[in-house]
Amino acid sequence: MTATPTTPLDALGDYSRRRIIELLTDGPRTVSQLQEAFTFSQPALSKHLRILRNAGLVDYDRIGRTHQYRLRGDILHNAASYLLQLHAFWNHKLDALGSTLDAIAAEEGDA
Amino acid sequence: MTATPTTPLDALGDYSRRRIIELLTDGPRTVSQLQEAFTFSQPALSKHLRILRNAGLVDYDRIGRTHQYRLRGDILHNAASYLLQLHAFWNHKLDALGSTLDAIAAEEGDA
DNA sequence: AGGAAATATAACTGAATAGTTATGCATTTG
DNA sequence: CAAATGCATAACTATTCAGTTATATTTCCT
Repeated sequence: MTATPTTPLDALGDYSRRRIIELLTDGPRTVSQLQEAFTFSQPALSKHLRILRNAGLVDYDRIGRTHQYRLRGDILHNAASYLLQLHAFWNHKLDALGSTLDAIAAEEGDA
Repeated sequence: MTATPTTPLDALGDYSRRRIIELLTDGPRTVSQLQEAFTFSQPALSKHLRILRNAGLVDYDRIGRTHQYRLRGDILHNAASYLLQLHAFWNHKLDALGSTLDAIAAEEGDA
């Protein structure tokens, strides 16, 4: 229980899965269509797709006997936003550091 | 050999390493300081730091006998940008799809 | 100089995981 | 309806990897 769920960034920590996501940015694709881009087996692809599904990054529509996968843009955006926030926060602290150093320099100039 | 090098997103695919990055957004920290936030051993932390270094996400300055780690904001930003680009590209294709559907609807309206 | 502190590396272990082949299950088609 | 197609799951294997303990290295302190 409470096994930490697969997060988008966990899922994106694999090159093959990032490639799948890249392919899906070009629009929905069936499993067979995705398969053409890879050398590994179809079950291997299905496993990657399941992981991406569990992370919320993709979803699919059944169309006849095919499964057409599509990107969940909101979830991808969330992952990007998380990293951007980290960067922004870091940047902000850098600014603060700069101000502090400036203040120190000013004080030293005073003295 | 050409063993695929560790990319930032590979390195970020681990919760503990994301936590390390989060801590470093607050400013540089020595290994001992980082250690306080974790329950695992010091060598485990050193291994995570090495992976983050190999990915280019962090670097450190030797200060006496301590190593003060700091975030490499540009690399973190690169990772974020990659995901943002994926999202943007997907979004663009969605727009195109929307236009196509609009065009089809317009044609059907004509007929 | 000798001991303690801070960190890295080495060697090992267990668990997670990416791959495999075999099989099951719908759905379409002849 | 029988065969074939598209995909998922099961069961297994090999490798990766995150953790461990033990040790080495450098620097600081007395």
